[in-house]
Amino acid sequence: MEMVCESGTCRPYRSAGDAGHLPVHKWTSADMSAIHQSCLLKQLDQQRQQELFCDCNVLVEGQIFRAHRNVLYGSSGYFRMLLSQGSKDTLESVSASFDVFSPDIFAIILDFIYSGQLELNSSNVIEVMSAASYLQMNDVISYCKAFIKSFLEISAKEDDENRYLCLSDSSPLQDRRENVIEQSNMCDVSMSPQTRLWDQQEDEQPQEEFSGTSPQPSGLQLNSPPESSLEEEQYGSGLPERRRRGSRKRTATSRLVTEDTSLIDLQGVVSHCTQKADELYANLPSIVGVVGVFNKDSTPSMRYKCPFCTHTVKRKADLKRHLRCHTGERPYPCQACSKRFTRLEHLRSHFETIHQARKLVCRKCKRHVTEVNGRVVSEGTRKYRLCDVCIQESGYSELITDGTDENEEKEGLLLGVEENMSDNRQITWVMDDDDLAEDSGADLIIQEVEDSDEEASGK
DNA sequence: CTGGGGAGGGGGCCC
DNA sequence: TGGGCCCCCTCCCCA
Repeated sequence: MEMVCESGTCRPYRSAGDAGHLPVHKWTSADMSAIHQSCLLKQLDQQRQQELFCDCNVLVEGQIFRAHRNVLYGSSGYFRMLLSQGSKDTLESVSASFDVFSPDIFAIILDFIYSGQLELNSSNVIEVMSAASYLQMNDVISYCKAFIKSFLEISAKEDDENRYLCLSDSSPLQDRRENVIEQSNMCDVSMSPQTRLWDQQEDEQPQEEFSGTSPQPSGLQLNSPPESSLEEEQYGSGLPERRRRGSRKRTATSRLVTEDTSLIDLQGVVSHCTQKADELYANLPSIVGVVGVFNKDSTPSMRYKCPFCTHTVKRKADLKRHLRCHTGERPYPCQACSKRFTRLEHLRSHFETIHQARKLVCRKCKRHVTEVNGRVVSEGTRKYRLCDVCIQESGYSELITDGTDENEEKEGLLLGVEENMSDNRQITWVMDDDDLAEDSGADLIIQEVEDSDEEASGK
């Protein structure tokens, strides 16, 4: 007996009792359920395209989309709220209008609602996620995030940080980097409402059951995100942003200093991450703002919403700065200790505190000192001040630095290199020779290096 | 175990 | 728009 979907769009399959020549497969109720859902969705999509039984008009920047209110209700928290607050009369047509995303983006969302196929690529993922956030479609948000994460490979930073930075000889680092490039080249994602069901089936049943002519529902072609990342990415997870940072990053930093072999490869990954972040910045949609805040004079205040979290900022530049905490981008490395920072001011503060001993405070007795009675003590790349009394008491005299160690005498202490991907130049921060002398007045000098050839030698 | 200080990270906002 | 400053928060270390 051959069973054929009535819509004619599904692949034929055979029942368990069919004694035909094709391999016999056992069909479970879950299989049937998935097939039925798939067929039903296709039917609804056909009805939408033929504008049959459409009872909802969605106006997006002047363009009208016809849809079924029950489908929208079941797919979007926004429509759920809208339709439940609206008329209970099922005969009355319902309209909704949007100006916060483009018709193209809503078409992608609507196609997903009716087909389970999400047409994501690197240039639309931010806008799709922003729209999905507006429409409260958490599944779409999650998979957009998964797409972005695979694009940036920031999961490597968050999930595998410890293992990753502790790599010694037989590390899978190379594999990891290849995986980063492979995943970031992936541009199209399809996902299905049955994805979770399918995953569950795979867990519960042997793979052989779905081989051969099995009518597999269109599953997720992108690797499903790690459970931990999905868990972490849930909106309103209750875990504060600051809480989620913290010890792991700090630990990674300390290891960064000690694991030189890992450091080189890490820089490659970070460089790749920076490049991908730049691509995302370049593709930031023109409309990412939400009007939800009002000034004192009751005029609406436009703010930019982060597509990764609920944070909003007034300026696009602030959003770009904020996005670094999601992308893991750290474009400001300290060449003295290889620690990387998200902002130049943090790098400067770190350098002055750790490597220059700019603070006029005795580290031991905490008393304020002057340039005269406070001497700079050097321990490795770290410098701090001690008063004359503490120096005599502690016997630190052999550690006192005259501010002219080897690195500084040569060609200035290189503070960091940032690759400028847009114009293929490097921006290099160097410390002048005199800069390490206390309060010389000179500060960070910014040099622009034309070619990236310097980079290899620098690293 | 607890409190204080150092260091780092992020937001708001001014220039 | 970027740089920079100020402020606050969190984490870690140490006494």
